Amino acid sequence: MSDDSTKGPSSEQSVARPTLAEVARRAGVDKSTVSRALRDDSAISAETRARVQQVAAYLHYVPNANARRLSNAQTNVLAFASRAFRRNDDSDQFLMELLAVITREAVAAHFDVLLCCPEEDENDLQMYERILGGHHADGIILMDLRRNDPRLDYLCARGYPHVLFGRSDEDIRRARRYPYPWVEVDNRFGVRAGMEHLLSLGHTRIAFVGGDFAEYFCVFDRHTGYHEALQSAHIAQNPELFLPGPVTEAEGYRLAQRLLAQHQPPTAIFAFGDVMAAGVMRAAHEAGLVVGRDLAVVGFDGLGLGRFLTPTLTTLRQPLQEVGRSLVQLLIAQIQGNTMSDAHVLLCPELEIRASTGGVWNPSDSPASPTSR
Amino acid sequence: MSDDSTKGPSSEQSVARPTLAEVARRAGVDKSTVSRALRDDSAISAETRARVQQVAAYLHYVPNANARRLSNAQTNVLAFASRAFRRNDDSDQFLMELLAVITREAVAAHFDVLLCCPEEDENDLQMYERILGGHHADGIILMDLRRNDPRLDYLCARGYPHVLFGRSDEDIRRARRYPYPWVEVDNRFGVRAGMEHLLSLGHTRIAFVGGDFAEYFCVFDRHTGYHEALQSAHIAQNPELFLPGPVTEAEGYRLAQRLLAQHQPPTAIFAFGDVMAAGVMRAAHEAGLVVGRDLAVVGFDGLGLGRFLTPTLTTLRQPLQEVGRSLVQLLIAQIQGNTMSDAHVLLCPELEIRASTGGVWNPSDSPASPTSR
DNA sequence: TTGTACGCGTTATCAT
DNA sequence: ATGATAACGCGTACAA
Repeated sequence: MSDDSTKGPSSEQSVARPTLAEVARRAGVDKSTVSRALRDDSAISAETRARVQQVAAYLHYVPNANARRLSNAQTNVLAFASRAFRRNDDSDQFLMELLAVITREAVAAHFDVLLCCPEEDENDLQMYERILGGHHADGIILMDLRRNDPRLDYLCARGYPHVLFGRSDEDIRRARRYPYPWVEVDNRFGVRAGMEHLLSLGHTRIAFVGGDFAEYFCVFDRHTGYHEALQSAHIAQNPELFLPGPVTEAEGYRLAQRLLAQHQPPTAIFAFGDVMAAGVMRAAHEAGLVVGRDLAVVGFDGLGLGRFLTPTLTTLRQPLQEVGRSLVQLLIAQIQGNTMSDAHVLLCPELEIRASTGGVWNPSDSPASPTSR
Repeated sequence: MSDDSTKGPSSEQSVARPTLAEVARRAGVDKSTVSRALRDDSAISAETRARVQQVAAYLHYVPNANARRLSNAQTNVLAFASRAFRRNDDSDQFLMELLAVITREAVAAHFDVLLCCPEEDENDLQMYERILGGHHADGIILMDLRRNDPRLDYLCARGYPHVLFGRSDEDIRRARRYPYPWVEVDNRFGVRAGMEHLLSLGHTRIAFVGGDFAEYFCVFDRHTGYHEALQSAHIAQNPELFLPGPVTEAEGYRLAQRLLAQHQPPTAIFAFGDVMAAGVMRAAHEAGLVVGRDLAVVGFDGLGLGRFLTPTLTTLRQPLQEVGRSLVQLLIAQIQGNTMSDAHVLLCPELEIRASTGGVWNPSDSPASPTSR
C-alpha cells in the first residue's frame, strides 16, 4: 500500500496504466515495433526485442484487451449460459464442477469465461443477441437442450459459434448432422446401464421418478432408457411406477412416498438425479425401510453428495472433466475457423455401484449399515 | 437452421453485424446522432430518435462492447476469483449459489461477470495484473481472505477496485486504514451461536473438527468462536477435542473416527462445514451411534446437502443472497466513484436447528452412549 | 437539434 | 528490421 493511506480508493487516481505509446517512447522506438516485439510477431532484432520487453516489464505494461479486441475483431471470450443463473434449484450442484473445468481449460487457451444470464424481461434469444451480437464473446456454450430447440435455428442462422452440452432431435430424427459441435453424456445408455444393474440383482418392479419436462432432450433420453430397458427385459410397463416430476429432493421424497404407499410397492427406484435420489432415500428411511436391503435406489450424475449419503448411492457418474474439456476445445476450434467444427462427442456415464443397491450388502448381516468401508 | 445444411459454420460468413455508421447511413443521419439517440444521451428530437431506433431495431444493431469500452475507459465487467476454479474440492458447494446471485445482480446493473483463474505458472497477483491491468474487468471480487493478505496491499497500491468476501485482521487493516469495502458473514458469531445451542442442550464435551490453514481469516474466526464459547462456559480447553484439518468429507470421517475412539469421546462434534459434517455423521453411523441421540453434530454453511442427510443437519446458514447482492453493489459503487466505497457489511449466519442435534432429544433420555462403546 | 473531428489503444499494411 | 499511417467502432467536445 502506498504511504498516503488516508485516501480512499475513489479519491485518488489509479496508478496510470501505460500504453503501447508510452512503452515506445521510453524504449525509443515506434509503437508498431513494440507491438511486434511483445508478440514475437514478425522478425525483430533480438536486441530491440530485449530492450522493449525490458521496458514493458519495468512499466508493468499489460495490453488493453478491448483495444486489441476491437482491432482483431475477436474477443477471446467464451460465454456460458445456464438457466441455473436465473433461479437456484437443487439440480445446480454439478454445474460448479463443470464451470471450474471449463474455466481452467479456457484460461489455458487464453480465453476468458463470461457468465450469461438474461436481463429483466429478456428471453434467451435476446440474451444471445446481446452477448454475441455485442461482441462480448466469440462463442457460447449452451446447456439444457430441448428436443426441438429454437435456439439452434437462431444461432445457426446468425452464424454465431456455439457448442452444445446436449443435443436436439435434429441429428436423430432427420438423420441430418447438425453442423455445430455438441458434447453429450449418453443419458439413455446410462439409464439402461443402471436398469441392467437392477435387473441383474433380480428386481422386476422398478420405478422411475423425476423429469418433468419431456421437451428437454436429457429428460426424454433418460425416460426412453427406462422404457427400453423394461422392454428388453420383457417386463410390462406399469404407469403407476413411472412418475415424472421436478428434479428436486422434495419431489423425490414426495414421489417415493407415493410409490411406497402402493399395495405392491416397487423393490427398486431409479431417480432422475442424485439430489432427487436423496429425497427418495429419505422417504424410504422414514417408512422404516433399509435402503440397500428393502429397497434399491439408483441416482444419476455422480455428485459428491452420493458418497455422503447413508447408505452411499449407486449412480451414473457424468465425466465432467471430459465434458468441459471437449466443450471448450470444440468451441475454440470453431471460433478459430478450424474444420472440426461439426465434431460430435458422445461420452458414456459410468456406473458407480455403491451401497444403495445393496452391492456389498449381505443378507446375513445385521440390519445396520452396509459395512463396506 | 438455414436450408443449406451441408455447410459447416465456418464455411460461411457470419451475418454481418451492423455498425453505428451503417445505421446512420440507413437513417440518413450522422453516427453521433445515432449514438445519442440510442442512449437518450442529449436532446434529440423525438421523431429523429424514433426513426433511428426503428432502423437500429430493423438491422438488429447491437453496439460493439469493446469499442464502447475503449472509448469509455470502462468495461462494465466484474471479475470473480476463487481458488475453487483451480482444483475442485468438496468445499465448493456453496459457490454455485453465490455465483448465481452475483450474476443476476451484476446483469441487472448491466455488468458482465468474468471468471478468473490463474494461468499455468501464474500467481494470484499476476492474475490480477492480467485481468485488471489488461482492462478485462473494472473490479474484482476476492474470496478466501487471509489474516494478513498480501493481495490487499497490492490491489490498494495499484488502485484496482475490489471488494472482499471476508476480511483481514482488524488491527492490520486499521493500522493501514484499509479503504476498501468488504462483506463478511460473522463466522465467530456463528460458531458461538452453534456452541451455545449445544451447551444449552447440556453438552460439555464438544469437539471441533476442520480448518487446516489458520491464516485464512475464516478459519481463524471459526476456531476463535469455538474457543471463546468454551471459555464463556467455563469449560477447560481439551486439545484432544480440537482437531483442525482439511475441510472435506473424507477428513470429517477420519477425524470423527479418531474422536469416537477416545476413552472419553465427545458428545457433540462441531464441523467446520456441512460437507465435513456429512463425513462426521458417516463415521458416527458406522460406529453404531445414532446422530441426534448418541451424538450431536453441527455443521456450517447451510448447504442444501444438510437437508438431505439422515438425520437432517443442524447448521449455520450463510445468507448468500445478501452476500452476493452486497458484493456486487459495493463493487459497482466503487467503480463508479461513489463514496460508499469503504462500507463494511457484516452479516450474521442463521442457526438452523435440525435433527442432528436431536431437537427432541433429552440428556436423561438414554445412557449417553458414546461412553458405552 | 444535429454534424464535424478527434481520441481511445491496438493491429495491420505499406513503405523505407 | 523498423517507422509511418490507417483502420477497428464508438463517445464526445466543439461547432454550426
